Amino acid sequence: MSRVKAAGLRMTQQRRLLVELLESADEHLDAETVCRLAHERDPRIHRATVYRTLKLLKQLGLVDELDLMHVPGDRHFYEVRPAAFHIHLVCVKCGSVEEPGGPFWEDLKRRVRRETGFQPSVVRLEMGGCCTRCQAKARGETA
Amino acid sequence: MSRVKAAGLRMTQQRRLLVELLESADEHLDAETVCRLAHERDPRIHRATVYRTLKLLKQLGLVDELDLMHVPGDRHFYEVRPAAFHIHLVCVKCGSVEEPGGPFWEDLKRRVRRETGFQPSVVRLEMGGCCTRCQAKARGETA
DNA sequence: TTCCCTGCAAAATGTTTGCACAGAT
DNA sequence: ATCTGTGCAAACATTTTGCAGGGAA
Repeated sequence: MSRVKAAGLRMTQQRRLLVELLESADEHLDAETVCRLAHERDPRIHRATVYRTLKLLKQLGLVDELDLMHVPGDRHFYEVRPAAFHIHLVCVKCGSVEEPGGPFWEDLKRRVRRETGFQPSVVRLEMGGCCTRCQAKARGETA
Repeated sequence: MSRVKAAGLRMTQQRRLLVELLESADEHLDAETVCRLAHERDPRIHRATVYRTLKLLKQLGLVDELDLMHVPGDRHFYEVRPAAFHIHLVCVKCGSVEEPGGPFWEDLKRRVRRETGFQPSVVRLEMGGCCTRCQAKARGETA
């Protein structure tokens, strides 16, 4: 938010609305959904502005662009970046997306740096597979 | 290759050519590049066939569809799946893509399963960052 | 007042589909 | 001979761009 101004850019009503919208979202939104939600608050906001803003926020490193392994389709999804490290567990059966946390992942990043010499700024671990709920269902339990 | 037939599908010249092309590629190809390379071998192959075949191979689990963190653009890239575990280190500066290997990654998969209960079939770890070469350049060394 | 940002519409890009014919089984 | 897969062109979905006017600094 303030980082937009910090980059020497203008904080317009449209940008404010879009940032708030992304920040308050509790799921991953694709561009089209952002358009729709933005329209509900202010019908004057144009699709082009949404795309321009998402691109801008991405370049500033404020949001991350995801494909969630293409499980939900070919759209791209956006999420405000709480840290430069995302783990997404995408269930190929029910389409659910989990984001686990823990020290394990920080350790992973550290080890990657050490083992490969690669200096990661954004780390994204996406796994397609079967979530615990669907595993239970598959075993015949009443999920 | 034989899995195409195993799925009750026909092995046509076009499909054979495309599978061979993907298998012999030493880099990640996007659909447009696949079209171009296919055309060099047989100008009759149509763009639509390429897309249809790529989709088919993806559904059969023979190729994986990647976005490489959108660093090279918004196209999708395809790679024959050697194992259900991909690591891509995408350099945001030069666009290079590394695929490191080693026991570290098998261990990671095992630990993920243990810690989260998630049953991964496809694991994709994509990291945006700075490769060793570009780090050297940034330090002023003559890369 | 300046100049960045927006709305608009049209273009560019990437992918899919309906149809008639060709080719794998 | 049958019926899936192909070539073709047009449609479709998604994202980008040129331009004139509006609003943030």
